[in-house]
Amino acid sequence: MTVKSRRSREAPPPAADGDTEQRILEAAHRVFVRRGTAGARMQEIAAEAGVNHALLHYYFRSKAALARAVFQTVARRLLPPVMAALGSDAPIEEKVEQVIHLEIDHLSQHPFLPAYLIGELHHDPQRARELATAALQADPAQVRPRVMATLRRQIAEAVRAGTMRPITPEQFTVNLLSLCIFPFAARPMLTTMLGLDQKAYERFIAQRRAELPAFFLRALRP
Amino acid sequence: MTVKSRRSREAPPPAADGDTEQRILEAAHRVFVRRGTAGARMQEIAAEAGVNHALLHYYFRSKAALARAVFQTVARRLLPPVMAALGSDAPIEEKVEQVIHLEIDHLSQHPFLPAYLIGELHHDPQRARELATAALQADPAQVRPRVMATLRRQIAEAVRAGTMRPITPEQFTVNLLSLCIFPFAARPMLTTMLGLDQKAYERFIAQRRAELPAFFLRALRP
DNA sequence: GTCATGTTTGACAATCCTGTTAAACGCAAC
DNA sequence: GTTGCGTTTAACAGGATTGTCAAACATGAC
Repeated sequence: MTVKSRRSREAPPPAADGDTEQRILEAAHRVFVRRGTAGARMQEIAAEAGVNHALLHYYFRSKAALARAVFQTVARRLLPPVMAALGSDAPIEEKVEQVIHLEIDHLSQHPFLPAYLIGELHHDPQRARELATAALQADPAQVRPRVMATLRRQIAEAVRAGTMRPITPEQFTVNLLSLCIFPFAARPMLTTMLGLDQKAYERFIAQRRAELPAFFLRALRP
Repeated sequence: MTVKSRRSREAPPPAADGDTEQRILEAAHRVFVRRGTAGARMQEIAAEAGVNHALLHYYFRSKAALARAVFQTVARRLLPPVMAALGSDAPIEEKVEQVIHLEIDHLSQHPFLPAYLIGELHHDPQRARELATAALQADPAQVRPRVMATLRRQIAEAVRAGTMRPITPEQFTVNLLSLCIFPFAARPMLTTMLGLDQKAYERFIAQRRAELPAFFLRALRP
């Protein structure tokens, strides 16, 4: 267990020999997402980063601080793109398709983040505050009203044009995100209940990506 | 800290002075759902049940065994009603409304179970097996095909009658459950992002309960 | 009353986990 | 080369956590 053997006995460092701090953060990301904050062990993170576990405390003060850093990374990766897409000025029919494709493509690359986020927020709802302030680059109370106002205006115009039924922007948003996110968050449940292996699950998601926009737009029709 | 003081210093036992084993199970239910299996502490469960923590090991062998018992209780409470409703012989238009109302009413009484389930299954996907065998009273491989076959037949008939677009029973089911369950699982996220206090959240859910059936049925129309 | 049996408890053992520290290491500046 | 400084490590301290056990306790049978 000499110093030299350290690198060789560990799995290949994820990001080559990049910054130790960055390697630790990436290892922490994997372990916290996999086990949850409560179930994660500093020792496991250290092993996965290929460093002594004292280093975790050298770069990050404590487990709680490291967990917070990971949580904010996840929040920043997950929320801003959707908020931007939802609040854009694209016509609402196009926006629906854009959000669905963006979200499903994004989650296909990070399939475990929704379940991680839901679990963390459930066990420690106070983190929702971090979520909001960190994820939206500004105040939560500034971004949200603008997005909702844009949606409300677009919906009202479509209703006046007779192409859409009235719906609050909140219900619109939650309906859209439910259909996109839930199949990832509940993946283990779905694969078991529907008897899907990994390949079948991926086909299932691909089918949703194709069908959801039309499905959703039909539901909005008058 | 005499024996006699035990009862008086604890919070009022939840189920009066029922079976100790039952009181432990109910306390464990609350603590495991609140903190997750990894975050729960046997001591906290014992305190909440008003008993010495050695009793938890007397009635249940270990923390893992107690966690399994709670998990199966939750699974049994959550899944069978939905499966029954989904697989019933009611006309599919009525079924949609029945499932939505059943699910939202049920989850309104147990709002934290979806996030608990999602978190547990995410961190330990092997539990999905327990979920299936425990929740559906029989094999998972027996109930599922029957429910899906019923739905497939009903959808095919509606398609033939020209009242519905084709959709696989799997997508049908996941769409329906996503819209019902996600708002509960992601409650802390939604309340923060949409700026809802508890009252507003309850109104939001009530509105969904009223609007979702028509929303969903419109999406199915040809 | 006392005996037997199933409960309950306090105390303890063993391990696990987080966080600290002093020393070793490596390397750049001089 | 040696000095200084940021990095890394091994070892340890302190406390939390799960699990065990022998003894005390209650309660009904006799």
